[in-house]
Amino acid sequence: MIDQRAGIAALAAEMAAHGTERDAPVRAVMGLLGDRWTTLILLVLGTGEWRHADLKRVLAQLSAEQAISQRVLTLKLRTLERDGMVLRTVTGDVPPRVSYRLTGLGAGLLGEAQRLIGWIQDHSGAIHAARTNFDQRA
Amino acid sequence: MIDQRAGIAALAAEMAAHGTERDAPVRAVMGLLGDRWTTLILLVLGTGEWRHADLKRVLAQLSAEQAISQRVLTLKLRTLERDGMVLRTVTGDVPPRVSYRLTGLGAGLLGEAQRLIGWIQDHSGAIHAARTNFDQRA
DNA sequence: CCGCATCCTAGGCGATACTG
DNA sequence: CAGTATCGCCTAGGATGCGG
Repeated sequence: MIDQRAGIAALAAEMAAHGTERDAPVRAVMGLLGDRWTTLILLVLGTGEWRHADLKRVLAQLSAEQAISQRVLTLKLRTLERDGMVLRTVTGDVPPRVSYRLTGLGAGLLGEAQRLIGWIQDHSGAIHAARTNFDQRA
Repeated sequence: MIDQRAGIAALAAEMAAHGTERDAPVRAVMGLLGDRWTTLILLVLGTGEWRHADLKRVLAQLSAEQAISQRVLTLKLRTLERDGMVLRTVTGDVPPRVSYRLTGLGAGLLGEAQRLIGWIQDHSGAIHAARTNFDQRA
């Protein structure tokens, strides 16, 4: 190393919670925000209660790249439900009627995501400039 | 939908920057924080300037799961450099001597990551409880 | 309408061997 | 020491079809 090894011990504690094994949700939750759909789902659910098919539709129209598949939407919602971010309510058998909404915890996570999105947007000019500069040198 | 479609228009603008194509770094940067190594790299680089091999060593010892491969470390650093988060300095030819440190932008991103980590840790009890509850019902 | 099972593909990541 | 190239695995995620 060059000058550090000073703050490394301090990092160790922070890192202990960064693992993914068990009781260590940090990496798992960061992975949620980083994946293809979850942040988008949180943003939509932030507007109210949504049924599965409507959610699928609005996600498609918002992402504009490509629609989420039904399978993945179910998977993402399941994960969010398991982590206590989303509440799933069934009010019909055949045809099923299932709706999803954020829990308090989920609303908190949405707030964090929005804060992060805000920071990135505030610095998107600098990021874009760095990329342009880097790509020109290469 | 159930009651919404109210906030959807407002979401559209937020979403426009959420894409990944070009000039839309939101998804890309969220992906950075969500991936296997980048946040850890940012945390270590937050302590000072590091050479490639030392960085690899300390990451291995901090993650405790498995070491990062040299290839992936290079890839991650390259991406961070391209996005303006990390500065790469070469001071030797053979053997090469390359060191990495955060830029101001990178320090800012690290701050955001730490804020997010803090939130997750503050709520890890609730998350863990939700998981336990969910897994028992299943 | 919602979820599940199946199949398939693209990409992230690890391992190894090689150059300057 | 740092980087590249090649390989192979494994997971995220898309497409389709079925059943309640």
